[in-house]
Amino acid sequence: MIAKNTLFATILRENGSSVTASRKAVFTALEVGEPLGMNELVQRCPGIDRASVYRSVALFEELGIVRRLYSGWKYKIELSDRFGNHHHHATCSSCGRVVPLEEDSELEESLRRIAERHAFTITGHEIELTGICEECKKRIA
Amino acid sequence: MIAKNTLFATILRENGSSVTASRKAVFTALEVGEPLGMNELVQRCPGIDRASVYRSVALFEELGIVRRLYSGWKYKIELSDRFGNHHHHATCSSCGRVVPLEEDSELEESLRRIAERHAFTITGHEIELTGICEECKKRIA
DNA sequence: TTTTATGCAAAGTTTTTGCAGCTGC
DNA sequence: GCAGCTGCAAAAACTTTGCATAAAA
Repeated sequence: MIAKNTLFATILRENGSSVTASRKAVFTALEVGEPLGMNELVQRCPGIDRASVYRSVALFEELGIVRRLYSGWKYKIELSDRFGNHHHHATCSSCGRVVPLEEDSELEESLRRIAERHAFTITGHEIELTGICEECKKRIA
Repeated sequence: MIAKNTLFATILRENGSSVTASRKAVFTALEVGEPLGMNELVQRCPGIDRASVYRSVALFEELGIVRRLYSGWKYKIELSDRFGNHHHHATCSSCGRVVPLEEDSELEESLRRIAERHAFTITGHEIELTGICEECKKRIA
């Protein structure tokens, strides 16, 4: 917890950015761990202007503090890998449940290899599986 | 080429939807293969109203004819797997360019294995890499 | 003919911007 | 104190909607 705050501050400072009240508010709101849509995020930053939340998220994204998670039409924001959120998701198309998937070195290796073939330098990746979860399979059967 | 058009028409008819001039225009614009943003797409459908393009895309998405690719705050549209090769993407965070990646059996195998561990039945998957493309790397350096 | 889709125009959302004043360092 | 941020308010960008007309089946 203290470690995360410290890392957050360090990343900002390294970039020459200030650790301000509104940035802390946005970061704190995201610390609960649950991905949030922009409206939810704004709501959870009381007293902070919409525009500042947008500006913070844009900056955080550029600095790799957060990442965007797309599900369906909308996106949500969550803290990035560096804050302990490295995982992928499997979304159940039947009940909408999101199953977090653990990291997998073999998979990451495949990705690195593919990117290399295209002379592409990876800075992040996202994997989303769609399917039917265990519970729904049982329920349906 | 004829096959794609036929498939397109079949999907629409099976859903009870008409094969109209504007839908054909949108489909044709996407047939070039390159993912397009909504503005580009509208521009490539001369004489077709913005609203109709939006309506077509919404329908196509529902019917699995197209899919949305997100990058940053924006998204692009491309024809789905059924109309081309199954592939993933690498998006350059510097210039926004989208590099299509070929299928990779080793990677797909890793995904299958991970899903199995969670008793999750995969019906689809999406992989998006973020990074810096070859051109931008040169340009920046 | 009768159902479905389109264009147009207007409204609803979401995101960005300019700028004067406030803050972190 | 100064550069960098913020709030505010307004604009721009993006998306959806209602309805009369036109096109498909």
